Amino acid sequence: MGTIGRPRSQEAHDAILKAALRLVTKRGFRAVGVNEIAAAAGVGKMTLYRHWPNKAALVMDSLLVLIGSETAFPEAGSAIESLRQQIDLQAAFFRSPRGNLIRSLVAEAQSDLELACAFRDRWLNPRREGVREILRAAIAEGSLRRDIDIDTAIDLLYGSLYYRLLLGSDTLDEPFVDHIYQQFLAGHGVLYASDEEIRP
Amino acid sequence: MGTIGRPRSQEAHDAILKAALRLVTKRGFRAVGVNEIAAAAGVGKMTLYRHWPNKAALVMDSLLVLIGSETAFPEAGSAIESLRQQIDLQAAFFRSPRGNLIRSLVAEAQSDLELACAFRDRWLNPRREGVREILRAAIAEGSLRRDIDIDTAIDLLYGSLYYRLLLGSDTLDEPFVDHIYQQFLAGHGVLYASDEEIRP
DNA sequence: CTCCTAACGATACCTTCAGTATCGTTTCTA
DNA sequence: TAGAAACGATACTGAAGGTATCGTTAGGAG
Repeated sequence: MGTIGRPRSQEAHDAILKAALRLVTKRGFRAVGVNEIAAAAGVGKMTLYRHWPNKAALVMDSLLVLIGSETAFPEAGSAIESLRQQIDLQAAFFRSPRGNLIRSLVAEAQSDLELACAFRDRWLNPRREGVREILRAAIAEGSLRRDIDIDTAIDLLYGSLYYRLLLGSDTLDEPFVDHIYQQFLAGHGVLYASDEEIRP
Repeated sequence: MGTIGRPRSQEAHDAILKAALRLVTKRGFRAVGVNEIAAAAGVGKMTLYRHWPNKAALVMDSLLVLIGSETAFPEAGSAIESLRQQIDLQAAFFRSPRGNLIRSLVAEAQSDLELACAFRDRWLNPRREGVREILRAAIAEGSLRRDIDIDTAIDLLYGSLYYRLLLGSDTLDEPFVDHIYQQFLAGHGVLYASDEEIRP
């Protein structure tokens, strides 16, 4: 007893995702209407709403499906070097047009609890978990102090990146990334900080 | 040659500001309608639009006029101690119901260029200027390195606070604030860091 | 091969909400 | 005291997210 009736069109599904990603990335979540997305995908509006419950879920999905792998974690000689490259990657990602998509979703999530949960569970936390592993490896290889609070450390690392993405007039350029990294090492690296006074 | 016609009602002006602040703080920018604000203020909707060009400008004004002074800079024995207290104050402000107002405005600013400029020019930058002065004083008193980039340092300090306000599942509690402060001192304080390697 | 069912595109519609237009009334100033 | 502008009230406009419904189409089950 398989499925009954006409199967859903994968072509329509993909076309909607691609149109949503392209339009929202270029012009922002609020500036793009669902009619426009459906039209750009060459699809009826009802088809869109058969595949996703609302606009926010669609755009969230377009982020995950189409560019979820763009922030893959680099392999480097050492864990601490992987961390450095990961920060660079994240900054480059925010500088790219994809940054507008993240800005849009974070903004929308402030008044959409469901989207907020989805963004945290499906985007933020998986990437934080990747960073956690890098940090654990960096601790294991002796590059970082053993007593750091990993989640708080991640907040420090990525907080300033998101701050500049959402509120900054300045750019997320290389000197800034370098400053973040050096500052992080100063506080958490074994070569820079003493073993007391960070966590009294 | 003074003004002609009936003067504007200061009572109406204040009542609208207070109603907007109260409602948006409690339920968020998007969840509160202009009609509701006007009704709560005991005022016609047109009066509201005679005093402000749009909803965003009104709410931005309510932030500045009614709670613009709540983040006043503390006086402490030393500049570095003032800095510490200022971070505490900012975190407490974000934890309070006022935090919802900031979240709403930052979110709305992502799709409203005019609001984004107003928020930067009238809220963010004045407060950053206050922090700049504290940092300069801390440098002068010998608590911080002389070669730090003050604006980048501010981004690091406040970035993680805004990150937890907008995206965090965790709270902006005292241990987190302490961590931020200690981490900042580790990177920028003269007692913690050596004089090279931060800015190669 | 044929039928049944659900998806399809199209389109009209509903609801909500920010912002506008208008009206008779009120309040201050010249 | 007369005029000009703000006032409260209310009807309206336009845009946008989401729904309802139409006839049509594709494909699996029998």
